[in-house]
Amino acid sequence: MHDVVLALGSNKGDKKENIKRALYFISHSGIRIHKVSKTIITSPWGNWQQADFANMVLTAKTSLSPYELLKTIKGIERTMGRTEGHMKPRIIDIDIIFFDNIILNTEELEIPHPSFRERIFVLGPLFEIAPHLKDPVSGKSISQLYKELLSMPYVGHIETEKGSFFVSVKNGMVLKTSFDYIRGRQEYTPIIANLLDRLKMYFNGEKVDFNDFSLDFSNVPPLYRKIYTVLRKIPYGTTISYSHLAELAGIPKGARTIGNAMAKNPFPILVPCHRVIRKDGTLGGFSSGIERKIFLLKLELGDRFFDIFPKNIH
DNA sequence: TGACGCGCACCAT
DNA sequence: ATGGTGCGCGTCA
Repeated sequence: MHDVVLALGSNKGDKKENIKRALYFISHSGIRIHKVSKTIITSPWGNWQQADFANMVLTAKTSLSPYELLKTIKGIERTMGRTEGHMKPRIIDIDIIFFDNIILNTEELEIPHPSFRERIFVLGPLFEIAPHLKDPVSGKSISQLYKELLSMPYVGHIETEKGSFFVSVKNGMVLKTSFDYIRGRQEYTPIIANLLDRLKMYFNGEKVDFNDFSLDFSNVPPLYRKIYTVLRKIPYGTTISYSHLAELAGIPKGARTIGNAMAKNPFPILVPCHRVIRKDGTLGGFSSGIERKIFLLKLELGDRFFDIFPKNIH
């Protein structure tokens, strides 16, 4: 017999009833449920513009193999009327969190579940029923992971034409934005939701200003802080050269310093380093990829892009 | 201290 | 119009 942990979620119809029905199906599929957590209500993550979720976690024993177990729970999802579609409202969602102590990393199945450490709606209920259980990957106990998660910044993301865009927020301040994955507590606070809403509008080509968000500069050197603050005042749809920005920031010959500061910008988009271009009418660099700088400038400038960068064929 | 970098001006072709 | 060469400026190791 194998010890397994499953996580259940529902955000469509009678959510708590859906979970009860799923428990019924699970317990009649060769899975012996051991402990069940309370069912909690959480805000959705992944797509913030949908209904709250009911979530719960259970421990169980089964003689099924990992793949048989996967097939079984996907069968239950289908039986209960779940339709395909990532990040869409769902009647029921069942995930395998643990399967004994095995570590599995295939296209089809990842065990332990790859992001359970960042999800309060898994760790919270799991902490309730199995705080001493150990994560075979990190070697840490659930209670330790849970405690760590509570002190992590909140994170969220949107999908854009140029890949996912991630944000993290702590103490009401934006800590970081990035085109690269940011680890953190996957929950939508009002600030995260507001920020993602605005980013979505921005990437749709709307003229959006982000200056009402406060940024956490505590890990930023003082001069860079000043540079970023000045740069934030450069409005949507305009550009500025590295040297001109240097002047505005009080370092008349510090164009290259500006380049360094841009390369390390912890807040792409919100601190609009994509608006900073070379004096000779070329683009300059962009740490997350020059295609993205081109994309953002075209988004903001429209046809004027080709006046400013006549040499660029893109 | 010294190397480094999302630039710039100035001079060469 | 391109292509090299110092220069200058803050960071970080």
